Amino acid sequence: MTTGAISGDSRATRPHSRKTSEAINIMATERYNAREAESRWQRVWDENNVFTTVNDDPRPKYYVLEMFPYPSGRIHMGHVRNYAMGDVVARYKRARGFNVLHPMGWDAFGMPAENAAMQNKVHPRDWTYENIAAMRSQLKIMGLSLDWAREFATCDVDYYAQQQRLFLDFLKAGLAYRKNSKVNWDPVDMTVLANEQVIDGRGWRSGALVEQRELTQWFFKISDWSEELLSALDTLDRWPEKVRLMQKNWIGRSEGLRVRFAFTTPAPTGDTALEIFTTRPDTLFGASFMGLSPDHPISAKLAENDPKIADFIAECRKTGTSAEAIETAEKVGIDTGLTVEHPLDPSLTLPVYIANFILMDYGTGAIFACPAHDQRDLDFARKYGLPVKPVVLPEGADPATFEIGTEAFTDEGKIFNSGFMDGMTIAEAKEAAARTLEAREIDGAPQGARQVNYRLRDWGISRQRYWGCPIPVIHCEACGVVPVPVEDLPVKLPDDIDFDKPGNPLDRHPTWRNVACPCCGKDARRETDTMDTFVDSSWYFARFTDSKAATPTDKAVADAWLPVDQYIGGIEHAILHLLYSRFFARAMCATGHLGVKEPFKGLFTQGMVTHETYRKPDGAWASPAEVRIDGDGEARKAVLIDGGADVTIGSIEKMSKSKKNTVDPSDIIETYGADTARWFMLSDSPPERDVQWTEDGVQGAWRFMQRVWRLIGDIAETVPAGPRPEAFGEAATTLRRATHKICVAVSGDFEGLAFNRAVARVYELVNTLSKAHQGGVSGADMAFALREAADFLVQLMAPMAPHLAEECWRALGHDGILAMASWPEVEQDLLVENTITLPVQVNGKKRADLTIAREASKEEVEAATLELDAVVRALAGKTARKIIVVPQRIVNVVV
RNA sequence: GCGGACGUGGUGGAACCGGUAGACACAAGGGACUUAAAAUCCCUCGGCCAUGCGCCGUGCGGGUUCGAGUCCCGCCGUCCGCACCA
Repeated sequence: MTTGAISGDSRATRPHSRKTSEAINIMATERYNAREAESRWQRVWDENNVFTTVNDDPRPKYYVLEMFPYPSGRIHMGHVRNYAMGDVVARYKRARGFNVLHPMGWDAFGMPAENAAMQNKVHPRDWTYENIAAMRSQLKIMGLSLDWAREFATCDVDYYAQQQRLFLDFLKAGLAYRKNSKVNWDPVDMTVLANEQVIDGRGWRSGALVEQRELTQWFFKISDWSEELLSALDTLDRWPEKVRLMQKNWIGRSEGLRVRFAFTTPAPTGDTALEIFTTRPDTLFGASFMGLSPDHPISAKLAENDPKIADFIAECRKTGTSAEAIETAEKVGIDTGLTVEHPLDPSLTLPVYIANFILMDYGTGAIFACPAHDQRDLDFARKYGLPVKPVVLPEGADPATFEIGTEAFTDEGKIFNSGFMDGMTIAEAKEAAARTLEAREIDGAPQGARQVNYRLRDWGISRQRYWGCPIPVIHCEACGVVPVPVEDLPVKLPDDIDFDKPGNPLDRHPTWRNVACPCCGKDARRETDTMDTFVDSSWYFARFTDSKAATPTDKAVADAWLPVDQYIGGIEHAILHLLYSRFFARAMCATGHLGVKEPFKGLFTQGMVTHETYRKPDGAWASPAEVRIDGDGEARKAVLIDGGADVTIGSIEKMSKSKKNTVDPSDIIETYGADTARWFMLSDSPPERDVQWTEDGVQGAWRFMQRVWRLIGDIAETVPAGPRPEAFGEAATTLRRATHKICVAVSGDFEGLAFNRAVARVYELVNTLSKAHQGGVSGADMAFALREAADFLVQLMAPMAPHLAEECWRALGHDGILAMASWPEVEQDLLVENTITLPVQVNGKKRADLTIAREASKEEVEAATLELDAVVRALAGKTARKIIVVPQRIVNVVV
């Protein structure tokens, strides 16, 4: 889950604006000292083990998890936002009586550690654990309600040892296997590159031309669950529709037909028929030629004796794999001289081409081409002068004159020019073609067979790198691939490695790879590939349920906790991480480690944190910490604090190191406190959308913290605490109604993760409460109502601003720890009022308000409506044609 | 190219099932307090006509409905995902 690693390097440069430094001065003289209070409460929580979760607690469970971070060394604002959200859920659910599991760990394997090793001569392990220590302390000052006792890093031997066990079980179950696969190979760094590390055909680091190489690699058989992973998406109703759709497209199910075309010339491989896959058997009569992938076995065989074909195939391999290259690549091919017979019209013979646009790893690597109804085939046919015969007629077109120009016709229509299928719809023709070909045989096998194809391919997990989980197998010349016996686990990474030379340090280690074969005892060698880091993050959520278990999971414990009730993280993991985790849960079920197939019941993807960008006169990026903003509106401009040079204010972008538009959470927390940072990250913007970090916004949040502190202090001082009075006057009841209603609203907002709305409701409560308090305390009933509102306010804020809330809770005279208190109880009676105010419309335009008894009948409402001055005026003597009364909502008078 | 989401004041955004558009906040303007500034408190804040019983207004154009930001059709724009998947 290694993305967005931003390690702010502006630690020492403060303050970030003039306004901020003034704020510090004020804070020192005001009463609420966030820094002091926050560390004090964090200590109290710690000493009382408030957030330590016990597995056999009898209360109902709630598992809330945020995607664990890559230990880049510094937390960034994205983390603050992500973890603030998760913490609200955790604290809210805890108050609601759940046994909450809220753990944290580290996605600690991966390339940056190796890069650091190469650049700075530090050991990847030391670099990683130092980063973890730094980030842990940063997270701790955020005051997150985490159970740190369950913490682990994926690079802990204890964790990856269990992962190796899982691998061995997968291997035994046939879920892990080896096959040849093409990789992007960087010949200078001697390493395999991911697609996104190949830029314009060159390695991102070395700049060397990337080669396609065939390597034997390890795969997980995710394709076993293609259908299951697809259909189970329907059960994930607490996932964003968008993510489900992205996964659906990624799995890419398509229904079609395998059809065998008999060769009329001898094939070099000895095959009697060419097998293709098609989703459009209805267009078979429009077939014009056959296409083979350059990687098709027949292509390869032909190339052995035909240099032209060999050249063509080599040329195809050179074209890049980037999206750009594919889009602009022209469709080219070469005639093989082979021909096949049309399966439905024996009089027709079709030429076989090798074409650059046909993929070997989809379907059979061969197609029949119907240029009239497929754009790619049409482009190819026009280039090579091949026939274009339309067989689907658009509605209303004349079969005699209908022709295809430069655009293939791919919409609905009626089949024609197609013998027995003429007049059918596309669906009918597909069915007819399938039936006919299923019934025919070539060489004792059916000529056609229905088949479901998936785009999803098996998951290649081999990485030729050091800093990852070693794949626990041994290669023996006599015995082949031998799994490491479980009792020999873990296969530990060697510590004595060097990064002076390119390539995988494991591969050139003098002794590590030498081992005796567990079967025959002869000299053998270890597998030197390590696992993709996505493997590490595919089951960490299960490990958290018992992070010390001697097996990958304690199945009973894992089954009791899983699925994760609420998972929160970035949309960038919508496909791979989440799909791999879903696969892993199923694979772990199949191997007896788990009984829960879907790991994440609720998923929430939060938006990014953005910031303005700044450019210095020389075009270089400037960080917010280096810039001072002067003026407002049109006159708003930025200058460099150091030297006063003008700075260009640029667009608002995702915070990133490269554009230097980052704000370091530690700086913010040091200046304003964790509560302010958390509060700001939760307010205003809906959590799924991007939020813009602004100085004004933080200061608004900070002022609000102060305002609450003052208000609570005033109330604690001036409003006497007392027992609940027998009766409440009107003013007290009004305040209480508002208080309890807001409590209901905020609870609902938390349930729906609508933190921005919860914040707005809290503002409302503060406004209401301070107005009521300014009105003076007129009696015991009002005193009670004010105290009650103050208590509610503090409790409603607590999940978002927990330290301030504890401090206020104490100020209000409560002894216990608020983080352990239960959620305020709503009095249902206060939620319903005796009179309601209905908006009154005349012809759909609002003209008046009608205040009337809640139980008033439709007739009473109608009568009262017609008596309203505004309605009488609007009617101007006419009679109402119709009165629509929507109970409890609105009245509309139609004239 | 295919698929999807979104479009509301100066700004971030509210508006639950079709029922008072602009909650709440930020920015701005005015006032109080102050020697002064900051902080704090109060007021104004979609547009227009000018003072009311007003008109217009949720990207644009149509439609359904007593009633549309919300539903339907067609455009325009922005963002995201996939991308030669036969």
